[in-house]
Amino acid sequence: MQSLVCHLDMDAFFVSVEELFDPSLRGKPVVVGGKRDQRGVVAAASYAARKFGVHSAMPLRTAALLCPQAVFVEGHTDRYREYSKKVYGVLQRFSPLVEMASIDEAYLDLSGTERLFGPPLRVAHLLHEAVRAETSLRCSLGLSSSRLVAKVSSDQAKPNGVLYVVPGCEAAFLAPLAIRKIPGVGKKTEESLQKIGIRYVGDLARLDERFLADRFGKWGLALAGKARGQDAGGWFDSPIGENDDPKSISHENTFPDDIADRERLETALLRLSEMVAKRLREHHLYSRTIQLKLRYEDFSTITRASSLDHATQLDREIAGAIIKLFRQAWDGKTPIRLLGVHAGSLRTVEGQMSLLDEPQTERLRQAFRSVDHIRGRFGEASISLAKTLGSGIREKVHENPFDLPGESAREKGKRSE
DNA sequence: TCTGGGGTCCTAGGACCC
DNA sequence: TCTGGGGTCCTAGGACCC
Repeated sequence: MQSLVCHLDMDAFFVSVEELFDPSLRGKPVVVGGKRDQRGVVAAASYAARKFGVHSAMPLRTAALLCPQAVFVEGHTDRYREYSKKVYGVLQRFSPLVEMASIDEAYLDLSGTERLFGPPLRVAHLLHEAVRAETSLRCSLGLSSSRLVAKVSSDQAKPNGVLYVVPGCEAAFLAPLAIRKIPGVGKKTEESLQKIGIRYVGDLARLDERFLADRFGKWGLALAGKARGQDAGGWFDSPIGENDDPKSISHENTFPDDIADRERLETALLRLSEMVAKRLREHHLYSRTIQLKLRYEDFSTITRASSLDHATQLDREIAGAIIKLFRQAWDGKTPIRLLGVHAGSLRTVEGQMSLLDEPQTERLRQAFRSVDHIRGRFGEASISLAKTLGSGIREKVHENPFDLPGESAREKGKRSE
């Protein structure tokens, strides 16, 4: 069956939601992200503001210089989340395989829905209309055989458009586009590609794969696939609709002014630790690696991590690790611009073994790997050798417990055979 | 122009283990 | 019997996305 992927991207999402709540903003240059003289960047700009050169990720103060008449709003994250959920609700009626890739974009697997909704362009228009009717918001849709091409085509369809790239035409569709249009190609990759004369996706597609692999490693190989419209490697390769748990949870804060006061800094770290712990508990997750982030007045940034002997979701333990890292990392003088607390190596309540077992599970795995290794080297005739080693492992169970809790003696015996 | 906050994935070296 | 090669974890940093 021909696969059909749809990528939906809301048009000027934050700005459009703001306009729903305050219609007087319509048509005006609007900047969402903060006050005009604040430290911070533009989260979203209305089309009227974009005409002045304002775009997202631009410092707010720059935006204010380019477009002094713009209305600056701080934004309402709760409202954006609410509307994001509404959109998700609409999409679920079109396919069970929906994945929100961020607050304002989603992927749908529409493969095999033709009998239900008709040909690709018809589904797309039904979807587009349903989103508009139920949220009063506009979006753009891209459809294609791969996630990558669907995403690029929704971008080409903006604003308020629909674009279907017919199977077989993926590479031809991408060829005339600037390499920067490929998701994952940012400033740095663009620069290094331009150095070797690559400007358009077509240039990239013509290059030899081995050349790209040599020059850019694993990323180069993925790049070669992308240039041809394939979901080659990395995130794009995973199936749509696998709603997995977050891999990390973090909070950070840039101060209005740089701070060199230890007490104020440590208070801020305690607050951030509490926020992280709260979110861990909400997700029923435990973290084993706690990371501190420091950004100095000159914008240079360091991170310092520490792995605990067990996973936690407690404020006290996270804060303890963070304060320790902070006291080791900070000289007590250099003013600090930003502090961050990051929790990684997450695991679920259910998946978590009792605290002390995890590393030993890994050791057990290693022990059996080495048995397999010896077998591989000396052949199955070495079974007696393996047996000797196996009993050795069982002996070690007592001094340096290799065994798993709750594992029956029978299973243990079976494992060491 | 003076650079947010929340994420993901990748790389690379050293430690450790078998 | 000796030696080595390889896997995984940890940490730090960086590119990228919205």
